[in-house]
Formats: sequence, structure tokens, C-alpha cells
Amino acid sequence: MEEKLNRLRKQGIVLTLQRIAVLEFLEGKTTHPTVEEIYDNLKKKYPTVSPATVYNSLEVLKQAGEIQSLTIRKDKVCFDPDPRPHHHFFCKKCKGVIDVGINCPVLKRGHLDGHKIEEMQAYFYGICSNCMKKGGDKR
Amino acid sequence: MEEKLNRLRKQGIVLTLQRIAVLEFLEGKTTHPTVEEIYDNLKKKYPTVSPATVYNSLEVLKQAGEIQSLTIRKDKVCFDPDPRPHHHFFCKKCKGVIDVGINCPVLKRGHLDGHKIEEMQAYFYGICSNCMKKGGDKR
DNA sequence: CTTCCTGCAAAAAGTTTGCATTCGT
DNA sequence: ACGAATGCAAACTTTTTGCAGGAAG
Repeated sequence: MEEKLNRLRKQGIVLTLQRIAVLEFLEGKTTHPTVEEIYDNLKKKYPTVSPATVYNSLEVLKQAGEIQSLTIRKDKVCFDPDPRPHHHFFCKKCKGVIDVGINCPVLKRGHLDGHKIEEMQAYFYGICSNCMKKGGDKR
Repeated sequence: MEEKLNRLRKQGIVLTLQRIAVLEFLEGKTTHPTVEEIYDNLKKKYPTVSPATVYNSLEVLKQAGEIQSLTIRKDKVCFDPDPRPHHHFFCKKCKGVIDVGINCPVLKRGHLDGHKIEEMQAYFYGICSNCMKKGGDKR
């Protein structure tokens, strides 16, 4: 955590309480919170916080390379505190977003059909192991 | 095109003029139009068409397996008339969505970490070959 | 002290909903 | 004719914007 703050300082990013709180909330989370969840949580600590500030903080942290955003859900963006390239699974039943481990060299290429690749996301959709166990797909 | 209509009929889907017009507009397109573009185009032929109908038609055609939707852009959904699994590149500069050919067996697995996979999308982000040629990244 | 950020409120953009009317088969 | 889809308008959700006041370095 302290390392993250130092990296942000080095980039000249102003470390406001709100930005730190966003980082702290996301720290270590593997649930991929949405903006709404992050906002609701921040309000506990800073009741006057505004959505605009949450959006701003997330954008700044993303640009700084400390978090990444996912468009795996079609209705809203969600966030992953681990900025390293890895991939995600969306459960159509419980709507959860889960990290998955796949290793595919072709996904790490720097160019494809002549286009310069800067980032990539692989999104898988289906039913998660937990929902499968719980019985039929009642969706 | 006639084949598509027959497949839809077989599924008991009502073939309204609007749905056919959506299919016709998308037919063969590789530009991945947004709802707005589809709506604007339909209005030329059916000036009274409503956004709700466009959303409905696209959802029906998607469920029927004739088209697929992409969440590669974080602001809006776009559509691909080719329902077969293939992958996409988003140019941060011109905002275009381009089909890309990659072959990665691991992406075709039916399960991953115990989760049942029904669909997948690989999204690449960067600068397209066309924008690279046109000179510096003025974004 | 200066600059950048926050909070607020309002607006914008995308998408969904409910219901009377119309269309497809 | 019957059930299903459309058009319309309004609502809803998510995200963005502008600006006055406030915090960070």
C-alpha cells in the first residue's frame, strides 16, 4: 500500500484522502467492485463524497497504472485493484466477476494484423462453479 | 439473408419489417455499428421507429444467434452481424472496432477453473494500423 | 500561496418500461 | 382473429460537466 502511494507521488499525483480511500477499499479485493459499491463504501468514511470524485479518483488511479477497469458487464464498469494483465469470468447467474488463469502467448503480442496493442482483456461468460454446485441454472 | 430469415422463422420469431431492416442494415458490415447508428439508419426507412424497437430487435436477433453484441467500448454497446466466435480490436484514436484473427486453443475451452464457459470475447486496445500510418498519436 | 481537487447540482447519454395501437401469421 | 411487436413518452441508471469553495504540497 505504501509502495503504491509512493509510486503515485512520484508521478506527481495529488494524494487526497478520497483517492487514498478508494485505493484502500480496493486493496486486495477480488470481487471487482462497481463504481456504486465503491461510492457506497466511501460514504461511510466521507459522507459528503460525490460520485464525481469517485469517478475522478478511479480514472486517475487507472491512468497511473495502479488499477484496471473492466467492461465485462454491459451495464456498468467495474474495477480490479490488480493492474497486471489477467482475465475474467462473468457468471450470468450470480453476476459475479471472477479472475481466471489462462496462459495464451498469442494474447501477449504487441501487435496484431498491423495494429499496435497496448492492452487486452479476455472475458468469459457462463455459469461459475459455485452456481453450478448450487443446482440447476435457475436464471 | 434469406437463410437467416428462414432460421428465424423456424424459431418462431415474428419477422417484422423493423427486425428485417435491422438485419439488412447489419448484413455484411464489419464496422460494428452502435445502437445509435442502427437507429439513425432505420429512421430513413421507417421514420416512426423508436429506440425501444431497435433495442428489442437487436436483443431478439442476438438471442436467436444471428448477431452478437460487444462491450469493447465502455460507453455503449455495439453489434457484429457475424455471430461466430472471433475477436476484436478497439482503436483508442479513431474509436473504430475491427475484427482480428487470432487462434488460441485455450480460448475455446468449455470450462475454466471449474466454471462453465458459454461465450467468450477477447478485446484488444491500442492504435489501429490506419491511425499509425496517418502519423503521430495525437490523442 | 498556488494549483489542483472536491462537492454539489444539474445535465447528458444510454437503455428500459408500460400501455394503447398496429402488425404478422 | 389472435398473440406478439411497435411507437411513444416517460422513467431510470450510469456517467459527465461546470463552477465555487477547499485541501494538498
